[in-house]
Amino acid sequence: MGKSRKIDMVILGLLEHEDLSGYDIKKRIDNGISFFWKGSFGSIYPSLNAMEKAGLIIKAGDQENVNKRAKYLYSITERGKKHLIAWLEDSKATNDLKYETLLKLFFGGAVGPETTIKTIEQFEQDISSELQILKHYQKNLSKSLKQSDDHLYFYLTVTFGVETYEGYLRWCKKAKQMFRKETAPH
Amino acid sequence: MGKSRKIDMVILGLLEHEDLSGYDIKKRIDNGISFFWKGSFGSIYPSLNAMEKAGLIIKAGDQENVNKRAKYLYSITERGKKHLIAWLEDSKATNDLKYETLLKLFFGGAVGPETTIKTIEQFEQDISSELQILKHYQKNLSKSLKQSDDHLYFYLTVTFGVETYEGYLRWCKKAKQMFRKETAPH
DNA sequence: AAAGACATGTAAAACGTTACATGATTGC
DNA sequence: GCAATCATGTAACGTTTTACATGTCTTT
Repeated sequence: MGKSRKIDMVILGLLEHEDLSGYDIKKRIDNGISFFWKGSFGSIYPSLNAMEKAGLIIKAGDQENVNKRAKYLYSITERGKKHLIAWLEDSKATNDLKYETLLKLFFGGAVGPETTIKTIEQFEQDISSELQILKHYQKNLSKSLKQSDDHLYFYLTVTFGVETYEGYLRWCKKAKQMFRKETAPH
Repeated sequence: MGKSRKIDMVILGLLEHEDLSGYDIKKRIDNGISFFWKGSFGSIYPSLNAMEKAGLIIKAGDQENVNKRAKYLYSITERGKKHLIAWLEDSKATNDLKYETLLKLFFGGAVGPETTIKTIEQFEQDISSELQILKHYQKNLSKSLKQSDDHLYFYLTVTFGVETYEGYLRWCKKAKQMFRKETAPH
């Protein structure tokens, strides 16, 4: 089946639901899946062009760029669907995590508990605000589970995020406590 | 302070504890922190050369490469320590996550629950076996917490992994149940 | 004798981000 | 009129992985 760049799969997955422009795709990524996957214009537009050449997607006929600014809506082709499905059917997946926070924690001995606590608190704040957004999505999706079968997939993805983030926050509290115990006069 | 490639920080962090060769560093990464950070020889050796030129590290005097295969042990310099500490003192951290598993779940609607369950089960297996290793480290570290202040940093890092992974496994069970309910005859 | 771990390093390719370049439309 | 958003795209840069290249030492 050849190589499958991951950004290609993200785009094919989104186009499998609806026709979108590059700009639309960026928004879908930012709003829907950014907590576990990111994408920039600099990767989206080249991917769109490459996949069009490869026949995985085509420009949808309905362009409203008459006398207006250019906007190219893309549709997934049959070939694109096959490509997407072949990737989905392979259960192997690489999950690539790079936690700079954990790196700073792991090497925190060089600067001591106070500094490390600050790093943890920064992490805590970032996660807290993202968690609120995720919970909001989760609530809406749980209401509409019966409307469409697809919603269950989205709901479980968001739920993964919510539960992971809640676990992070529990860990933050515990970690801070352990550092404070160490710092406290014995 | 210039740019700070992350692999440089990993290496400096490790060298702050002990002198190591490139090969040693690879092993330390693989054994100790691979669950949240990875590194290949192709990035380690060039980083080592660049940091030596920049005066952040130096080849340790004690090389046993007389009539033996070459092995270069590196030491961190004062300048390297300052560089490491400056990075540690900045509480901002970027955590870059790419879960291909979640991507396959999110777009699972295109192939249905059976296929998606397989992806989840694969994830479950991968996580289970990594969790066992992490728990083993955690147990050893918890025993030696009083021996060295550094052990608390390592212990909390591993604990982060253990708790996150346990959360993943709880989520896997729940997700499979929800898919099976959907698939079951109503 | 062979396999596997030890040991360093380079080259090519892949991938992605950031910044730049350009311009129209919409809402205040 | 101005700011924000819509909209596409390229170029430079940086990072990292993968594969290649080479050879030794240790254990079975």
